[in-house]
This record gives sequence, structure tokens and C-alpha cells, in this order.
Amino acid sequence: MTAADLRVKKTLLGIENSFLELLKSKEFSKITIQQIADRAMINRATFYLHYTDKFHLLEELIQKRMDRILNIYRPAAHLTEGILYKDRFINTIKYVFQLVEEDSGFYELLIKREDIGNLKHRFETAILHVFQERFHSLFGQQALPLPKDILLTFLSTAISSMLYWWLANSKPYTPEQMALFIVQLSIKGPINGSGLELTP
Amino acid sequence: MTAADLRVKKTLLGIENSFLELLKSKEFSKITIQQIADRAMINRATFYLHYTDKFHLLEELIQKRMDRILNIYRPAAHLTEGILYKDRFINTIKYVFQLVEEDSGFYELLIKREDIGNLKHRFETAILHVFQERFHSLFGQQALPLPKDILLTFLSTAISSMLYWWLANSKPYTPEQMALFIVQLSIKGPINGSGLELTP
DNA sequence: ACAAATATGTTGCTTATTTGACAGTTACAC
DNA sequence: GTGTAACTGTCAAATAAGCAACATATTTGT
Repeated sequence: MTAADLRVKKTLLGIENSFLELLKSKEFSKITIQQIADRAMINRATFYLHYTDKFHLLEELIQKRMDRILNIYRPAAHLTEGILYKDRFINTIKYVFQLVEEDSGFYELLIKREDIGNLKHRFETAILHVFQERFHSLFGQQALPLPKDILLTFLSTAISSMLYWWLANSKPYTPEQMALFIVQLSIKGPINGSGLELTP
Repeated sequence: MTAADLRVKKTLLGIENSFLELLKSKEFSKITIQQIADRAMINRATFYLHYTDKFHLLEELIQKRMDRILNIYRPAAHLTEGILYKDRFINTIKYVFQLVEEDSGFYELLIKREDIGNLKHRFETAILHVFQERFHSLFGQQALPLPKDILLTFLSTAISSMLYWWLANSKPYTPEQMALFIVQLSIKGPINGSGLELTP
């Protein structure tokens, strides 16, 4: 059952595609293992060699995506030499958007459905972990006027919300542009960053 | 190796799709077994379990289509009771066009390529066989003023040419319409059938 | 509430496919 | 030329997947 075996790769791929196809036309609770197997052109028993049930399958599919976010490429220290904190920050956000863009078939399907997985919350926590893990690389050892956790939570929910907006509005900007918007708003704050004036 | 086994069905399907995909971008001679295997997500050795080489594969793909034409559905005698010879004639031609339409991905790819299979000739012979085999059902026991073989050959090449024209011009009419055109031209002849006047 | 139908997990046995290796051929660059 | 890289066809051993049958659940219709 090593995932290197072509047969395994092919059935896993088949199950995944079959399941996502079915999700387009049916709600999760109405999908049966037999239907998944039929579309994937595999025997029903084979499904159980890889997943315990459809909940497990869904969970794996989501977790796989979250893992990709958690393992976003981070250049080795000597490669970031001389690169501004700001640019590292931009790149990290850009990568998140790129990952979602590459897999937008999956994400566009899932975010608008309440019958399955609280995806938004999982987004937020995944992003939170990324920023937690590489806080110093991104922001340096600067003194903070407020608890780090508050800053990180604020950032994560903001980015997650922007992702949702972006998907719901059919990705009107590139990942790069989205990252720039977010960084601008993060640096100057949403009020000053947007050019709003609070004083008449 | 019964074709009922899901694994067999899936690999045969994979090989076929993979091969046709490759044919879109490469000429036949440049295609390797490894490339076919890679796209189909099968091991190269598996290819040889089903085909001796790529020539065999191509041959099977074409033959499969010709077999479908040769085995065009013919309603049982008691079902054709009271149906005119003309209508049976129309239906038979219509079925041929429908078969090609259902599989037009394959046909549109193949007819315009000289590097592979003399498809047009095989079309003609397949159609010829169909009409030979059901001559009496289609035309009855009428006395002919010319050899039957000449009539059948004339008809077959005409239909085959119409198929080619139809595909090359992106199927501008339905199979039904094409059948009607052909029957009209066959009954009245291309001159009178088209309304042309030879006398000034 | 019941019965009938459908869906779920699981099993033993069979079989198609994978894998890596092999020797022989073809293609191509230096 | 001569090497070397890629393609071909075939093999034995290991294994994933197929299949049919089973006993339980769950759903559905009346």
C-alpha cells in the first residue's frame, strides 16, 4: 500500500475526483460509497482499503489542503539574506493565494457549502500556524506594543476573510496583488491604509 | 483478462484516451509506449498485456469503430412491418452518421491525418458491407437495370464522401438531415435531385 | 409499525498490474 | 566510426484490486 505504487495513486486520484464530481450535484449526506466507487471505476471494497468511510475521505481531502498551506515553501536562511521583512511577508501571503488558486476547483466547491467541514475556521488556524511558526523570520525581533497572539490572530482572520472574498468574487486579482493589498492594509491599518480620513 | 474486470476496462480506457491525446500533439511515429503508459498511469509492461505494439493499438481502435458501423442496429422483421423501404434506407444512413457524431473526437482527429490508417477506404468497405448484408431488407426484390455491385459501390463511396465532407465542415447538419439529403440525391440522381436543369 | 429495499463494512480467494531487471535494437551526437 | 542514451519487448516475484458472499445497519414506502 505504498503510495508510490501506480495502482494506489490512480485509485486515490479516482476516488477524489469521483467524490468531488458527486459533490457538485448532491449533498454530502446523499452520496453513497457505491456511487463513489462506480464513478472512480473501482470496486466498493477497494474504497475501504483506503478510507474508513466518506467522512474520513472528506477529512483527508481537506487535511491534505491544509497541510499544503502549513508547509508553504520557506527559502533557507542564507537565501533570504538582504530580503526585507516586508517582502517575506508579501511572499508568504502570495503563496497561500497561489495554493488556493492552483486548486480552486476544490475550494470554490467547498467554501460555499455548509453541509461539510467548517473550512473557514480551518483556514484561519492553518494560516495562524504558518505565521506563528515563522514569526521572527517575517517580522524580526521588534518590540511589540500588544500581545503577539492578538496580532497573529488578527492577521490570520483577516487573510482568511480576504481569501473567501477573493474566491466568492471569482478571483478578480492575482495572488501577488492580493498580497500587496493585504500588506498595505496591515502596515497602515485599514483606515489609513485605504486613504480614509476620520477628521473632517 | 476478461474485459468484464474493472481493472481491465480502466486500463484499456486509459490507454485509448492517452493515445488519442498524444496523437493531437505528435505524429504517430514519434509516440513511444512509455509516453502512452505515463499518461494512462499504467506500467509500460501492462501495455504489452493488451497490445503487441502501437500499430496493434491503432488497428484495434479503428477496427472497433468499423465494427460498430458493421453492426448497426437493425430492427427485427416484425418491427419493420409496414415501414417503407425508403424509410429503412434513411434510418440506416442516419445511424452511420449518428455513430460518427457520438465519437467525433476520434474521427475528426483521424480523418485529416495521412500518417495513419487509410480510414476513408475502410469507411467505404464497412458501409458497403452493411448495405450488401441488408440489401433485400432495404430495397426489396426489385429488378435492377444494372449490376447490384455497381449500385452498392456507388452508394457506399457517396455516403463515405458525404461523411468526410460533413466532418470537415464541422457537422453543419444533423444526421437526420444528412440522411435525407443523401436519399434524395440517391433517388433522383445528383442532377435531377438537386434541381439542376440540363436542358436550356 | 412493518416489510422490502438499499447501504455498510468485512472476508477469502483470484487475478491483473506493478516493479525492477534483463538483453537486444534503434537513434543520435561527437 | 564509437559511445551512449533511449526505446523495445519480456520475465519472475510481489501486491493492489477485483469479485462474490456475508451479516448488520439504515432508509424507504405503505
